[in-house]
Amino acid sequence: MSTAEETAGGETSAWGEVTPDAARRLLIAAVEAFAERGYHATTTRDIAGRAGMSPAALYIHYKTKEELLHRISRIGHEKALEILRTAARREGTPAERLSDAVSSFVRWHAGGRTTARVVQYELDSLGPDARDEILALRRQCDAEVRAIIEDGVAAGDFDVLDVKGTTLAVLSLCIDVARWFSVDGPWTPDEVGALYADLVLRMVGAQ
Amino acid sequence: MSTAEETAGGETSAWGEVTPDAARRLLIAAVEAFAERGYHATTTRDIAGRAGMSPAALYIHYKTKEELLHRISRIGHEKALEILRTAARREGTPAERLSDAVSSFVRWHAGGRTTARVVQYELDSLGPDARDEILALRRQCDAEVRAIIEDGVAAGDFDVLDVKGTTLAVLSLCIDVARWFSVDGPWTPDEVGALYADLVLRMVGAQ
DNA sequence: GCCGATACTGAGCGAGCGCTTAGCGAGAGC
DNA sequence: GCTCTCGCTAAGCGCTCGCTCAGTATCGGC
Repeated sequence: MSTAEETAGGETSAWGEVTPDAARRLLIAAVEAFAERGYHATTTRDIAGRAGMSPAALYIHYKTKEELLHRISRIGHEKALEILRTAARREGTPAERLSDAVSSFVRWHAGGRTTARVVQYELDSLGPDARDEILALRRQCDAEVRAIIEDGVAAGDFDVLDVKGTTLAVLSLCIDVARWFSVDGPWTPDEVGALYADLVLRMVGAQ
Repeated sequence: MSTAEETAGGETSAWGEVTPDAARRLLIAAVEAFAERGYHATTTRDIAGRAGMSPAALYIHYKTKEELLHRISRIGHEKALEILRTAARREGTPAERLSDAVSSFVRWHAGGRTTARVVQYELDSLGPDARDEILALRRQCDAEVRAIIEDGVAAGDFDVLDVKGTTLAVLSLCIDVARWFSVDGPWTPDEVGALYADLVLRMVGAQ
């Protein structure tokens, strides 16, 4: 893990698409602050302070505090969708693809817990338009997982009573990792990913 | 469902232990507001307004806004623990007891989603002392579920790789229901409870 | 060496926050 | 019928919030 990629949470997240440098530092500071205290309990003074700048500097790069959350949410959801899409569309049996999807999705939520917490739990703090945009990305995440499960059922590999409900439960299980995972806990992100992949294969009756 | 037990969320929760009547009305108003907007985004004026009182009335019955959250959290966690304890200590096979625990715990999170959201997601807004008290109740919830799973493993009914991790995953799955469940969605709390009980029995290898 | 553009700071505005206080009105006790 | 108690309100205090704006340091172009 390179120093440039580390945040205070100790996680890898390049945020390479955010430029210039000052805008990226502010965004990373916002992710950390939102994850620790929540959007509404975080002040713009705190964000600017963490980035080593004055409160007014924030408004050079972002129109409002909400724009910061919106940018974080969109980039985070796009990354989450990319992870699921990559696993869903690779070669392999439905069980292999589902296992891959769950373990990599869980690794992202555990390893990038700071970002994931903001992405998954601060959605309600966005205004209606930004919220709708993010919800569309969520539906795409759901569709990717459901497609794998439907493939497994069609192939006779999975035994599922309720495809829609099981899809939701699988995603729900993965997402909640961001709530409870701690680097001080007994597991590494890889270990949780492997455990959860096993549990999910059991849930769909693949074992 | 009696009118007296309904909140704006349409859920049953008596809050009968909270007296006098004005204190209970304020507490129910706070639950609704915290669930909708989060603790930090909720104002004391909003809580008092929902209860049909002036802002100052809140301070007759509660010392601070945080005391309201603390009371809600403690009562909610005690109720959650009672549900798990009842299921864990009834007669029956480990599979029956686990199924009972999950379905009733999930029904509580779905049906009482307004309360459950506050109880499960606003913990970080409490001060250190109140937080520690609530965390102790959470560990008791974890212990009840782990005991059932350990019983099942000892009896040879369950096939579990990691008891601690599986316990966490089961609770995590149930708790996240409070995040996504909506009364406008396609399922009733009973249906989600039944689906989740089935999924959890698969997770522990009981089917 | 001067100019304009750019990135930033110091100071502070209006608003809304959690919470306090003085006082009001209704009912119980006698 | 007077008084005391108690639940509540109207008004507002001190503070911090998101955000603004005039001014400054720095740097490339010429």
